[in-house]
Amino acid sequence: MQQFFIIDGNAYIHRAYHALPPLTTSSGFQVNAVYGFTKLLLKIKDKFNPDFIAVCFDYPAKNFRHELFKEYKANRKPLDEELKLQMPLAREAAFALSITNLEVKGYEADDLISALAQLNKQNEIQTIIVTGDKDILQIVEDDKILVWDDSKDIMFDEKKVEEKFLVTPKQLADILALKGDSSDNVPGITGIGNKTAVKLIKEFETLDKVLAKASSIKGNTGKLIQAGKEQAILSRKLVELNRNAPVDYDLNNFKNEKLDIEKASSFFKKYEFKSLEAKYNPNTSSYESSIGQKADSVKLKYSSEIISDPNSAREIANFIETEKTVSLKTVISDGDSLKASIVGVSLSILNKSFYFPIAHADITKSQISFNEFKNIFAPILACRKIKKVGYDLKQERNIYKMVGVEVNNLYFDVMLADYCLDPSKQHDILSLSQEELAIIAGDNAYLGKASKKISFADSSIEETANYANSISVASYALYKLFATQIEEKKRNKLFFDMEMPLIEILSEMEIAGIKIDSKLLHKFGKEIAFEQKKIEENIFKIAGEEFNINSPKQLSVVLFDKLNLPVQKKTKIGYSTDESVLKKLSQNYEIPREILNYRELQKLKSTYIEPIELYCSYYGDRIHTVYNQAVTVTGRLSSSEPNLQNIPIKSEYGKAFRRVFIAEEGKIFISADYSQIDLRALAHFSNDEKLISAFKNGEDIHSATAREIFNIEKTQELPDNLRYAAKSINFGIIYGMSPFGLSKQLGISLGKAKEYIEGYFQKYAGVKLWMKEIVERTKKDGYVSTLFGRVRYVPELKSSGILVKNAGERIALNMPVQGTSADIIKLAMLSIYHETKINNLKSEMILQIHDDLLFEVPLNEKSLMLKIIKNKMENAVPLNVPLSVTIKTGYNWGDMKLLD
DNA sequence: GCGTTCACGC
DNA sequence: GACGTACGTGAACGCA
Repeated sequence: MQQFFIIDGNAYIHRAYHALPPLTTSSGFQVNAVYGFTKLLLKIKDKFNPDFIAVCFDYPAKNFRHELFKEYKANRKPLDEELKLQMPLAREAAFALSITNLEVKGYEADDLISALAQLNKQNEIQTIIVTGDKDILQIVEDDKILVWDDSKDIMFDEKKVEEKFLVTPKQLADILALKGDSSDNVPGITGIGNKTAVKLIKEFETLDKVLAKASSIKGNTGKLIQAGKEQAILSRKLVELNRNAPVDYDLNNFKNEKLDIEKASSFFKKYEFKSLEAKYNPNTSSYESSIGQKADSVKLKYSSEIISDPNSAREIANFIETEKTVSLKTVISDGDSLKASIVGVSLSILNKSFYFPIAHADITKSQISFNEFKNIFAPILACRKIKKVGYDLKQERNIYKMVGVEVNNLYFDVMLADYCLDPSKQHDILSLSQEELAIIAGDNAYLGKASKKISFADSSIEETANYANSISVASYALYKLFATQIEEKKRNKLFFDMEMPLIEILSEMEIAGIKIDSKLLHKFGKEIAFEQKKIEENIFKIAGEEFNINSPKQLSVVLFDKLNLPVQKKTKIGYSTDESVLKKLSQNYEIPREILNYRELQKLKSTYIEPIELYCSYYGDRIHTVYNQAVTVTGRLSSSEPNLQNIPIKSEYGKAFRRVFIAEEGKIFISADYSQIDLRALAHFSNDEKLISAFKNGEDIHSATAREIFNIEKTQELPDNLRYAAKSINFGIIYGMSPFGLSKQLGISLGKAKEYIEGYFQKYAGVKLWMKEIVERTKKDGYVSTLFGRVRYVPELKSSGILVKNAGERIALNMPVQGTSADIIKLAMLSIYHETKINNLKSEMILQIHDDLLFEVPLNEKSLMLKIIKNKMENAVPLNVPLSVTIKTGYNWGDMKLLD
């Protein structure tokens, strides 16, 4: 059947206007609505390529409905000037794309659409109406008339309408007549809302029957109906679409023409739609198109004010309350959000930004006191009905939490949104604003050249205002932009249900911190220094000279030039002295052994002991890390300042060092470690029979793998070295290791390594198949995703360079495994946090180390927390294999004991 | 300031 | 002949 697409021009241009930030051409003319509208028209042509297409507009004057009821649509606010100016452009857009538009005096777009749809039906042409407006759904008829909501990507047929509204399309007008429609000022029957209306229509089928039987309807509802009869009849006439509207139905006019490039191009150029020009005009040079790719036309236009007067501040607070959304950027005196004081605050609503100077050193200019600011804005920050938008909202939450101000409804963090859209990108606000809005936000250049040395408190109010306002206003605009992209690319769940709620948890973890036994740390430091001194002396003695052991360059001179040890491998500029080299040499010489010992202590001292002592002198005995939520490409968190995700554990010294991390008096640590979560994810994806059964039977996975590869019966004993080899292979599989890598790792021949890997794939054929498939699919799609729809693009697979391509293959393999594990633990964190909250527990989650969570728990909550943690982690998500968690407890992080 | 090398974690 | 295991943070060196 032929298809006829009809677009409700008014409805769509309205939506585009509100959905997109106020983008402008270089001359400052706002074009966001017409830009969104143009993109929709092109999308319909590209995606559906219908036989016929038309755009309908409301006739911009009173119509027959106003004659029926002069209050019709009387509650509508006058159009924003910026939107009004774009209305004619919508018609221009349709013309430029060779699409006929219709408007008829005295009728609204809905009437015209209805009339066209009836005519199509007579001609056996299928109608698809494009609108976000619900009123039109009353004319839906299966196979003949459908409604497509582009933003939600739903195609409404009769069933979909019933699912959503519980009545048939034909009954929708009756529902509206009963309950009224506040957006069009249709009165309906006072006192009857959606619930009652649906109930009545379900029972009596039509409005006429409801009205006829009004006297028999019991209770208050019956009285209301009798009293509102007239209103209901009037309302019914208002909401009924006029299918007899006089439209000029000449199908030739509506034929979906191919794009007239010249006509379209001159329109794109006129309004600076560079990306559309680049996409649709093949004659555009590649230079132009590469520019146009990001900064589409258009530059964000905004106002920036400095506010120190409390009365103006109150007006702004009222403005925020009506808008229900505010973007914030708080300027602090120090890089650390937990120790800083607030210097000033920028708030933005749409494209208006306001900076409140609070604690600038410059006393010649008027400022607003923190207390005044707090009195006016704390209720807004705390209000759960007002959406908070911004860049790095975790930092905002930390800042306010430290000064006792609650921030609720953290709704949209543009950093995290960008991260969900494409984790491989840079997510700093400067790049985002330049790429997406063609403005510069958050550039420290505003604050003078020596900006990094000058505290914000000492910077001028004007410069700081420019800086902060640019960030908050850009965040608001990016929110508008990314909200539609998140929806379009179906990252809603990832963004709204995982990353956004995680902000609060990470903020709490950062604020909680972890206690250090600083006396013990100091003592440990002394011991290490003493040990290291002894080793250093011995090294100098053997070398016959003193040199800087920490310098690989000097060390290589001593080892390979002076002492003539055999060179093992080279770096870009000289001879390598890394661990594998020194280990090899240790077999025959003493000095490399000593250097390895020296390095271990040096690492411990310089990377761990000394910095943590420094953090203690800054924070006191509880130190606080920063969790970065938008850094890794796979969805993992990272930790910094200090990094508490790479504290040593494997060596004896490492374990000893962990003892300085202690639980508070009266509390205990619980650690909960997902066992083999990556391999379980692999088992889930590959559905490999053997892998799945090993996990289902609770076997030690490396032993099981060893027995498979090396054919060792359950009754026989398994040599340790074979289990170790299997463990290496298991890890290698996840990371895409080559035979060469495995041979190095295990110190075996290349041939032997190949044999092992072949052996593995023979036994685990499901894994082999999955690996092949995931690489192929990633190449075809251009991206690979986790179980929860976290996506990573892998352009490497399209590269002609073999090395780049190999790297792409490893990414395609590793991302779903590592990324899904990251998703799982994030889900577990959310549900444990939720559980501790609803039970009002004092227990705190304090560390996350990828597959490991550390809690600090009051002794009286221990047994409850043990249950909650294990239960929530193991049931975070159903996979084809069980998830298993190992729980340990202890009073310091070094001596954690298995629970018996 | 920046690239290189090394080493810690998962 | 080069290359060779995913993802991170951070210290130290040495050149500019």
